Amino acid sequence: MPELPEVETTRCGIEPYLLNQCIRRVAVRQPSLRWPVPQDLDEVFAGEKILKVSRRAKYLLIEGASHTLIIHLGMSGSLRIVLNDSEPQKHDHLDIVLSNERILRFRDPRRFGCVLYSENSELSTHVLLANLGPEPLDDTFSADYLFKQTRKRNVAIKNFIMNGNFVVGVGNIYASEALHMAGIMPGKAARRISRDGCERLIREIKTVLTSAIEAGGTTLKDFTNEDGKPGYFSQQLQVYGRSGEPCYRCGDSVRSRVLGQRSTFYCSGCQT
DNA sequence: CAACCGCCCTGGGAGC
DNA sequence: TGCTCCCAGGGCGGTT
Repeated sequence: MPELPEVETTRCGIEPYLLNQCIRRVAVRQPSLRWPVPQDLDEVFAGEKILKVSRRAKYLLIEGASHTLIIHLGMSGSLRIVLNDSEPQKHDHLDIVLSNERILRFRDPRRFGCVLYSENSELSTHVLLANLGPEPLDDTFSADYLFKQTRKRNVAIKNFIMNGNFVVGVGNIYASEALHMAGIMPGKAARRISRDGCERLIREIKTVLTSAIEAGGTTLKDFTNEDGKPGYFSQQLQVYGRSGEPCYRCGDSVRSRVLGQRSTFYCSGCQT
């Protein structure tokens, strides 16, 4: 499932094929995604030149002169660059046909993703983007910020760091991983995290995301593979999905519980 | 306002 | 082997 590192890696992978290309047309085969694909997508984007490929949270932003495409990969989405005569497969829902004989192809079996757009002038106030918290790798996402924001919050710290209003891009996998590395129990009330705990958690969130992005840069380099899987890199996961197996650090059995309707993994030997 | 829960969807693994 | 069942996930929107 694409988390922030995969989205960032995707952005880097597709950017060279998109920049300064014109969009010839947009072909929608399956408009029923997380939200309906706008019917006028082709009308709006045909002829638009791509000036920038950026990311905000887990949204990919493909920016033209007047409009910006907003793409979210959901949990099973992927983007790849294919030659313009390649046949779409079952879950290839949308094509952005480029002027360089290539297609940016959106695939998403579970259709939790979305493809929307905004006028450039309204992008920052778009309903999906307006209320997002800081990027996790920004300096504004600091121990100071986390400490202040959590003081009156009774919610479990894991749920807190997964709440996009406070910080974006920390998904279920990396939330468990970062909390394990920081030695903090996922169910601990956010307000109970010490100043020192905030320091550690901030550091580990940044570390786990950064190293995953770096890993993605080396293992997820082929975005022009037509039939292969998107090839999301396998993580060196410490606790996620390892229920019952020994903790690499202390040897205790990794445990799991449901928190905020999400499976959560932790080690009670090294997390308090 | 904070917290919580339902919902959208389908591939794939588990269980029978 | 083949069927059915149920889980996984992000994030919005409604309810408590």
